[in-house]
Amino acid sequence: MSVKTRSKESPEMYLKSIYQLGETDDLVAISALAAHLSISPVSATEMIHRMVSRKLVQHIPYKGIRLTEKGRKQALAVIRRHRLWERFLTDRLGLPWERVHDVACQLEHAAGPEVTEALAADLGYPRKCPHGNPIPTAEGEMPDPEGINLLELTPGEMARVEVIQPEDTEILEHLSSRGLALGVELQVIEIAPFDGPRTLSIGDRKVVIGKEMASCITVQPVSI
Amino acid sequence: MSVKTRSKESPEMYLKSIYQLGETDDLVAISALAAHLSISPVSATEMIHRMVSRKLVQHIPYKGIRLTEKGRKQALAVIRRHRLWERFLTDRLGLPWERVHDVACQLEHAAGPEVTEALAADLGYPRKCPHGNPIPTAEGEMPDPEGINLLELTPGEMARVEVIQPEDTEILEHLSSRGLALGVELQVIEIAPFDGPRTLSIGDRKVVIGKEMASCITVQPVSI
DNA sequence: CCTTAATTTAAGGTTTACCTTATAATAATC
DNA sequence: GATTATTATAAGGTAAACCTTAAATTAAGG
Ligand SMILES: [Mn+2]
Ligand SMILES: [Mn+2]
Ligand SMILES: [Mn+2]
Ligand SMILES: [Mn+2]
Repeated sequence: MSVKTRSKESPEMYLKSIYQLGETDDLVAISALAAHLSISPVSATEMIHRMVSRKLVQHIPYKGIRLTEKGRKQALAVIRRHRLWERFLTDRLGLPWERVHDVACQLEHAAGPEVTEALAADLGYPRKCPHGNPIPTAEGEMPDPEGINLLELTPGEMARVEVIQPEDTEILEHLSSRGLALGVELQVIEIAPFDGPRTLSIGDRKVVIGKEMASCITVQPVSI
Repeated sequence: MSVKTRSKESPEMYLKSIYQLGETDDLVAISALAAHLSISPVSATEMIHRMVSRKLVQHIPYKGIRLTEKGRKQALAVIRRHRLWERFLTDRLGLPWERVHDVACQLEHAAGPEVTEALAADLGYPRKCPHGNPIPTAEGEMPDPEGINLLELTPGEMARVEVIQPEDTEILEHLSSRGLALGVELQVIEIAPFDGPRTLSIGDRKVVIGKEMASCITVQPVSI
């Protein structure tokens, strides 16, 4: 048998976080990483040292960290597994898209390339996760995301929902309960003064969502 | 996010081992458990203490251990998940039955009841794993295994393969390469003197397998 | 009943991944 | 250039799972 549990889970979660934070800024502050992972900066620094010695990240003291090519490849592999499992959970098992993230966050650490690619094949090589995020290719390429933030729309404009971002069950269920989901077409009816809550028209329904919630949604404008 | 990795993996592997060893003997010796898990008896004892405090096992010093009702339920849940994931890997992803065990041994620790039951439903509530072992029910019942060991057959008898037991890739690939698989019909042609190797007829092929390998196979006799 | 073998406990170690509370070093700003 | 805020390191701790070696305890057989 053999138990010998030295789980790859934590380092893989660090890789994912660093990748995601690195999409906006080239160098990621360890404090930002620590906040993102809800751990203390000291603990994060400790782990970064371990990951530096494994050549997964590069650390420029007082500046920040950045994934090495090896780290980037591994991060993308984890993200690929995560999003493929999400698709599996929604497409094959019929679980709600608002709730698959946490399970996928466990499964993503459990299977190697053989299983991952068999899964991808079975799912028909999907290109996006159930929240609209692109699935990295087996070769380690991350497709460019498309669309603009809902906040950028002006009253009267119509758009289709492309991505619903922070994959937090609470937020997703809130949005889902208001009729927001991938592919839904909406129109901005009104923006309250001082960049306030948006009133949207979805189907025959009018919903009001705050600025915070609106910023979670990426859309593709459509002509009227 | 939150990493906070306190994986349930090790305790769950202990539960599975204790359950399996407990099928033959009521009380399981910690030394037997340690050997089964390839860990030292001292480490096993330590873990048993933790599991006793969690009311998963009962320990009768110098006699052995036994699962509590709570422990038995959890063990069966893990075994159910394991065997369902095995079915998924073979039936849905087309992976060879000789090689799905190790992956399932990772996946079994990753998903809760919601996913497990959705998976069971998707697979059509299978009753056996790809190696012929019964899948415990969601209610925590273990179906009785059927069949007799291949060693008990006498020359001339015909039988159908029902279970192939120690789920070790090496062994399974060895047997598979010799044409042995679930559902295969065979006839015992000859047993070498002193309870030696068996010569079997499988289809139009004659194969010789040692006593050790033969003992891995459970069969259902069929009339000629 | 006594010796032997199995079992348990004690003691001390390791690694990973977390924690807190300092203190030191550097970067950025006034 | 001195002050302030951020970042890093040092020091000491915890908990889970593993390890080894050695001593104590108990069960079982002769
Ligand atoms: Mn994860
Ligand atoms: Mn997603
Ligand atoms: Mn396992
Ligand atoms: Mn099996």
